[in-house]
Amino acid sequence: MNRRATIKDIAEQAGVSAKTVSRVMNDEPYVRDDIRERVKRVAAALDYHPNRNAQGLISSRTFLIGLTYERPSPSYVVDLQRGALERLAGERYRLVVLPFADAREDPAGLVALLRSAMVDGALLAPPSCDIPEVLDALDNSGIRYARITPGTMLERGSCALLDERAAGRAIAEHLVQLGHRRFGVILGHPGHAATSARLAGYRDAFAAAGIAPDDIRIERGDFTFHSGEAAAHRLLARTDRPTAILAQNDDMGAAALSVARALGLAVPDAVSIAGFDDADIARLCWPQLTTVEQPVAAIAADATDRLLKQLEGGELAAAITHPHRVIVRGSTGPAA
Amino acid sequence: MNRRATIKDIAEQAGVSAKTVSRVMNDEPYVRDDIRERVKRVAAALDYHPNRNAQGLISSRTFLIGLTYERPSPSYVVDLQRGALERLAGERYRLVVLPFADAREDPAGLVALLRSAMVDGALLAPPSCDIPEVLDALDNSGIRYARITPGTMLERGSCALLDERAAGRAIAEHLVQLGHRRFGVILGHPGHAATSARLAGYRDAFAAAGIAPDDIRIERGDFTFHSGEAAAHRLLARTDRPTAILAQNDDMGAAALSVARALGLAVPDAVSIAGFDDADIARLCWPQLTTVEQPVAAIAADATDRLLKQLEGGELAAAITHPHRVIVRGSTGPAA
DNA sequence: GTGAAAGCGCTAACAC
DNA sequence: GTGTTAGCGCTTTCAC
Repeated sequence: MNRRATIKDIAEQAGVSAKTVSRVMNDEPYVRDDIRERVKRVAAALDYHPNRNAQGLISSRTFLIGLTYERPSPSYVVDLQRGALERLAGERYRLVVLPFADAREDPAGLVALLRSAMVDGALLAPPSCDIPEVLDALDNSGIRYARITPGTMLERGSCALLDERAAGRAIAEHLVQLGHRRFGVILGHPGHAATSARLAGYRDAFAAAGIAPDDIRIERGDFTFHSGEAAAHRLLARTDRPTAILAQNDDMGAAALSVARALGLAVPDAVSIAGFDDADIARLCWPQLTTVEQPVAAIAADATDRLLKQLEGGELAAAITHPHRVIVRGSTGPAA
Repeated sequence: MNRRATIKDIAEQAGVSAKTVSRVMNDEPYVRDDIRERVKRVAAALDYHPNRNAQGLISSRTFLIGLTYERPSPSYVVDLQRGALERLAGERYRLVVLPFADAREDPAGLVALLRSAMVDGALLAPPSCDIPEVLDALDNSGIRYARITPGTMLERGSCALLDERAAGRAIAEHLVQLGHRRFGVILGHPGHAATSARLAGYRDAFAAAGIAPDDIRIERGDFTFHSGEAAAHRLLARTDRPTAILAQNDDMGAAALSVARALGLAVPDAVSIAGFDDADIARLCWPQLTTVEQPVAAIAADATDRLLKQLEGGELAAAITHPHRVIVRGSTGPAA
């Protein structure tokens, strides 16, 4: 096992000074092209990788970015990571994963986790991106952060946004246009800002269509399949059951699908069901789930980009609202 | 936000040398108790935290562990991460995620990624854990590693094992016992050792039951839902179609389920379908999928434990073979 | 027991 | 354009 090459090794072999090697490695100007080439060749031959401890010691940085989230669905987590890693490719920052059980209950614990992980910056997914104590502590500790689809305090930090309310309105309008007038809603986890925003969007669509509040049954869920099953049971086991169900994510939508099947209700003939997120499961269940696509990986990449800009000393860029898209599949159809 | 205190600050305030502070911080002997106390008090007052970059620069360690894998299903990735993080809780090591596109095609690229990330150790999931060039390069570079369910070269490195062949045999035996005699097999990605091991297990069961090779149709897949759909079509669209299908993971099993439904074949009355892995989707599809459970998180935790032991200078422990378990659900039934 | 000096690998500041 | 010097925060070596 041979020790890693250092700039000194390269300098010797290339017949230049260490500083020149450093210049080449950091793409700084003021190096002759032929020397630049030679140094690069030697570095490649020696399989040189810069020592981030040494770089960090000078700049007092760790080149570590932490991604925090609370056990949401696997495909959401993987999309988040994929987007962040895409943006990080070729950068010297590495992604540390830091799932956390319940940031709302223990905001200090989350910040302590980030501090002990010694990250330069954090990517905050919902719901921790909406917890003021977390943002306050981060501001104080000098850990930069970018917020992924926050629902509140949009002026704080740098945010990659989604118009959850408009997305909720869009999917509800799809069902209204199919002639539905009696709705069931399965809410997401109450701690997530998206839960109330999506509901507000549904209500926008209902109000515009003149649908009475009495014709809207709202059941609580928490984004899990299991909670969706229970909620769907409460909605579908009644005689005046809704003709359409709006579930706030696809896991719960798929759960509603399976409850309908168990109750002998044909989908979409007897009841239409729509989800949210366009997770893998939306395409894997049957009938496939009508849903709203959120470009999660692109959003994570955008947030990562914002974080990098801050870490490199740039200004906070104005937030971007990423587009959503209703995807109509087999689980929704005309009202009976 | 004022800069972090260093041992020099503490040394000055405590009226000792930097080295003495260092001794106290590392619980080294040869420091008078009263000085030790004084230094500790000053350190606490200054909210001192050692600079990991400086420590790492000397010890050439980073306290970073890299987890490598190739875009398998999200639930597998999340289980891997969960297991690794469970073992890492309370340790000073952090988990860096390093997905890699195709380690078999570019083994050097994977090792370069690990080196540039400066991890102390790597957790290698399939298929990279079975690529000799990767292991060779890691051995040379001084990056420790633990292998997650390898299928070959089991004597190399430290391994968390699974008996894929026995698991394959077990699920196939379940179908044989239900009276099935004509089988379809949907293989996983050809680059994964599990693909051939599971197939060998199926064949063990078939041979023991005296089933002729002509009654076994084998189709290639690559672990994706899409590949499973295509393979299931080829199996089920023929007149002498199998009465049972063995898919090498649950995504492809779910795909076979949806193809059967599209073709008007009742499951399990017309055709039985079994998956592999017990991923989330096995419980979310309908009928729920009979499958083989692999304790992925526990395996990842075991591999992490092995890696930590190596990093702390311990010996390689003997490999453990983790148990599998056939889970019978609604997708398999007696042969017609 | 304790401290001074050297150096880990790299880069900022400055000289040439 | 290029090299020299100094130093980031810490630990190792060795003198006292």
